[in-house]
Amino acid sequence: MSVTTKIKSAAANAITKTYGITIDESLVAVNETKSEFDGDYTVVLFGLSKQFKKGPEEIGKELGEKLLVDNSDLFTSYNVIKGFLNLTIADEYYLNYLTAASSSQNLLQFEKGKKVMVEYSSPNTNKPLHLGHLRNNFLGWSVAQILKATGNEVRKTAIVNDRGIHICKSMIAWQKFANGDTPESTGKKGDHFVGDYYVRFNDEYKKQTSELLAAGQTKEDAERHAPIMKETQQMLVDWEAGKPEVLELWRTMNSWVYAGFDTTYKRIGSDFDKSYYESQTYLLGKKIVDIGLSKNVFYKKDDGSVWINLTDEGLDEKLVMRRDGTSVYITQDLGLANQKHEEFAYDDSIYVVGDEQNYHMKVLQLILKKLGMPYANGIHHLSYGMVELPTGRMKSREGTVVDADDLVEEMVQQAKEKTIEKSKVDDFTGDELTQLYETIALGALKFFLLKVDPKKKMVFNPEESIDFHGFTGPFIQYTHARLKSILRKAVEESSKSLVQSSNSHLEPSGEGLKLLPLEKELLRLLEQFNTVVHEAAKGFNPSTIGNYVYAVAKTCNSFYTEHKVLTAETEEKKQLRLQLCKLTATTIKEGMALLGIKVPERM
RNA sequence: GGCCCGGUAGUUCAAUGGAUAGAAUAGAAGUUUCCUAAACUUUAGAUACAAGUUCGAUUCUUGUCCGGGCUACCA
Repeated sequence: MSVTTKIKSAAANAITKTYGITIDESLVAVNETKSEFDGDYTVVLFGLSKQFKKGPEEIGKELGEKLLVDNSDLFTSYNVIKGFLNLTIADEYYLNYLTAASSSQNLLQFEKGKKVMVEYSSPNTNKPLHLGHLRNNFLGWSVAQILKATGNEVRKTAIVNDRGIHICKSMIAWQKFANGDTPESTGKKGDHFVGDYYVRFNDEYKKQTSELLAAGQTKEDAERHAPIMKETQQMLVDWEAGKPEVLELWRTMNSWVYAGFDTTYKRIGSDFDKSYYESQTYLLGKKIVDIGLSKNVFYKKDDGSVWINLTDEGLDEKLVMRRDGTSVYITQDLGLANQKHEEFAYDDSIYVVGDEQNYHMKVLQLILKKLGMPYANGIHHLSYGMVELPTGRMKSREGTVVDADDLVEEMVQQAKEKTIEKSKVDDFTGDELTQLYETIALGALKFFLLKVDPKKKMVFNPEESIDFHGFTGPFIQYTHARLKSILRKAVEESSKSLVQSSNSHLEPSGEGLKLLPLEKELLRLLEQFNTVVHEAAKGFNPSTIGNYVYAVAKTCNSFYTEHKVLTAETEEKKQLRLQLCKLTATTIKEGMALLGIKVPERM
């Protein structure tokens, strides 16, 4: 049980005993005490003051006394300033946590949770992944990891958008312009190779429409009559009809793309338990349409198209099936939601999808509810904001899209330069170095994207590379490496020394040990790990953990700058600090792992 | 037009309705004899505007201004 929980429950208890009033623990407001005041945690009394018709200071004194008497193991002193009851937590409490956490297998405590599906990534097979996909992937992977770590059974899925007119565009362009080139023949990564033909299509299309415009056609006509567009539309028809040579080309080109995606996913540490392909799921919606019609949730118009009326819910009428019987985007998603539930029977299904689709996701859930689907309430849209450039949104038309592979490569180069300049790893082998560069590069990139609240849009400036200083992944990695360095040296020393005290797993006695402010501050933070992770899980928000781990690293840096570890004042202090270093390193490592970030032993 | 989201130091990000709004970076000044200066210490700098609710508002409500998104028989 965390300190804050204990304080809340103790305070609720004290209130009952002192005033004879029962109050729900969750209503007790507990904050961390601001650093300029004495104390560790603060109970805010204004709310109580009103209820009890007593001055907050008086209540503070009475409660403070009571808490101290009843919980002498937890509190050592209190003070009241205005309406704030500041409580000082006993050193022993934290020392106990240090001992318990150090010897426990798992820092996190949890009960058996739910079955959760997390969907993320959703790439199109006509172009390579970009920075937006990275935010999506990192978020999805991290949320899945956090949910696992808090006791849930998690299945990670991707939906691959592998069919439709946009896919045909790159296929047509390849047929016309490639002269039989392949990724193998050109040495190009498959997804980039195909993406180039998508761009090539657009160039040609633009050329053709402007020719038609010049010939006197209206813009609309020109766009419709451009020969390459007509061919593409025909190809889509052929694809749907199952024309063998079209399917063959489609399979071939998609396989190139998948090979490229695999490389990228592997490099960035993203993976899935199952991928769904739209080419296989786009017909699933039909079943839903039938259900909807039979339940009178959907209705058919004269032309045969099928609709749902959501105006009572403040939304529009929404088409769910075209008059030609083909399904639209929302219908496919309805079908897929159903299919996923049949396969996994999830309690919760989390969609990591950009916030431009807020409306779509709202409609999706609403329709499922109206259809009476029992899983509808478990659907949760983890809506995240765009990654923008300082000039605004990335636009493929203007060529400002930041490519994922390029960015990762750039980060690796930068990590390499920095490492050569700074590091103490001259004895690393080539492989170890390569590994280290990847670790640092991805640490910087992932942390950069995950430290921000998902729902907020964020800015990436390609002119300034992602930093390795300050509130960054490498800063935290560096702290970990230094801690490990201290711990290595400690082991070295103790093995050299003849005295070799048997306390290789450090046991601070607790008796007579007085924690210094920075030691206590660090421990206070470490003790919050559990609470923070559960908070992150509840809010599907990895940034909570990012902020926390940074605070730990920062405090730790001050701590070991200020206090000597290996040459501490006494042997007892030394053991305490070593154990503190060890637990800090573990907490950092586990916290970062929840973000998908590795921490090196040395850097 | 309608609906949704946002506006915090020069810049990028924090802050369950609580105390003097935190960090990072850029700026100024310092620190290398436990471990590794990718660090530490000090310093200066911000809640778009106006009302309202409250003991107390960056946070809740309303209005104004400014940005962004959605509003397809595209996905």
